[in-house]
Amino acid sequence: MTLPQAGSDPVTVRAPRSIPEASVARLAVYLRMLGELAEQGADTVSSEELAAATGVNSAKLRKDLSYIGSYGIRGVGYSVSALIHQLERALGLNHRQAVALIGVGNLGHALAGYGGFGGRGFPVTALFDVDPDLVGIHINGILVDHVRDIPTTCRERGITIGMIATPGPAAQGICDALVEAGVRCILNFAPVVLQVPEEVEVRKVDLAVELQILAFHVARKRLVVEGAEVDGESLAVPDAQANGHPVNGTSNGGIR
Amino acid sequence: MTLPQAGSDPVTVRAPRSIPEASVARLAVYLRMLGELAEQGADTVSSEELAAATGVNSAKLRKDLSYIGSYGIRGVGYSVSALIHQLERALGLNHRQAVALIGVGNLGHALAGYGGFGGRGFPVTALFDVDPDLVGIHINGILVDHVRDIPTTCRERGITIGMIATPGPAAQGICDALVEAGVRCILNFAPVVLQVPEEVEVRKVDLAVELQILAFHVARKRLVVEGAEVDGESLAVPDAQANGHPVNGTSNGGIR
DNA sequence: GCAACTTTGTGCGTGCCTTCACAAGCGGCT
DNA sequence: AGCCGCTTGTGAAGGCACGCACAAAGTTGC
Repeated sequence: MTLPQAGSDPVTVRAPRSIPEASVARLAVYLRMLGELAEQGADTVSSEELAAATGVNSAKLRKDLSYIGSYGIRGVGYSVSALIHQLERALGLNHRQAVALIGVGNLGHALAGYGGFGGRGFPVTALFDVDPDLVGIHINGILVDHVRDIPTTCRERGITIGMIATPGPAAQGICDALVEAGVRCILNFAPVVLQVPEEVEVRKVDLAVELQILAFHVARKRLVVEGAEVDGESLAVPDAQANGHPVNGTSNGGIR
Repeated sequence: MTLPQAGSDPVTVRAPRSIPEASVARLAVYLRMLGELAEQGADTVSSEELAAATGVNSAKLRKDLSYIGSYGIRGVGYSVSALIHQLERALGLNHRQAVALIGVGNLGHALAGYGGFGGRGFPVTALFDVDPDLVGIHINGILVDHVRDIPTTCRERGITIGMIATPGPAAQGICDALVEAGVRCILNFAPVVLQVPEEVEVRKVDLAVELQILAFHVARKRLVVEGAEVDGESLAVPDAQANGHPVNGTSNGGIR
């Protein structure tokens, strides 16, 4: 029942007990908040409290948690420490994930120096660039290697996640190198759609697109305020509640 | 038909012709790709081509475009320049949107120096911080002001969008100041859920959460490879196609 | 030990988003 | 001028996600 039916399907074994992608994203949020609660000395937390703190519906939160098992106590709530443990296990955080960062330009440099990754179990253990002025320097104690060393270095250090912060045109080549190095998960900041084999997971972060979405809402609000369309056509969005940002979709690049 | 029924509803006029949030995000992606195509001298583009280039289903692309009007030519495709114009209009990019950035630390500094914003119609025209060592310096030719000046400066410069790149605990206060300054759209990099009035739009970008989602997929792939669960429970995701990242949801902070 | 209260876990209805499939429309070719 | 092929735009269906509301289960008080 919970076992993958090994070999039942010659092609990619579809694993059971699936967790919706949307829930996975929220589980990570719950985990962060639980960490804060633990620091504050909280022992247990109810779904209602945790939901309020993370800005979601409490029923949705309970359903999300139910995907990873039944670790709540009826009438009481959830044990903070136990829930943290289960979430870390479910999210695969019980193994440290070494991260490689490619592209130490403007954004890349900031990402390399940003302590939030290592602090949350994602130590950046390899840096790469092509710029001769950058290759050889140290950032946060980590040597910047040349991108040609990606395959060997990544394998040596057991890198599981790659972050691409290069200019758009370079991204696909870097991506290919990472895939060759055995990296199966990539966080892409470059403004391109990466072509990858089926087994590789890509997430895209595009800051320019985020701003454009906001700009759309600015325009919409302006329309509502003025009470009429500005130059011919009107635009709107159905609801757009205060905090929920329904979909990211396949967002496109934003780092130049 | 296309006109907002002005005043039909005393409370917040629900505008017609609504565009799904998911589509808005993709429209921004199409726009970027169209810009590249225009540079390459493309005159027209079919939905199939544009869909392939942006990694979406062509029917979905056509439906997305249909929300902003019928600007395609059957049997031919879309005029690249005309479509760019219409998308810019629909996304509210015909007015320049001035952006304020609060928090010039690690990430904020990179964002301030990142040219991709101004280049795409979002000039960062105001910087703020609390750190006396930072207030007064110039980044990319822009003076860093003290956060206490947010209300006045933002109103003076007609800021419509705020980006919060402060540590988590400071974010809510900054957010309140921005709202007071009349800013109605906020891009939040801080790891907190911002409380805002109903009319304010908040989008959240959380890099740590992005990595955790990837870590989940790493763990899932490991399970599939090993063909059995590692420590008791198995985890999986229904499909997770190569490029589509369905939902962002209310993601939580990642900048410390 | 029983009753009342609290909180979890989930079945179900609703609505949005995605995808298929096709009619309508436009240009090019003869 | 008429036909053919190509592409758009959209109706309809399916799937997913959200949120309500409630039963199950555990705790507290008497």
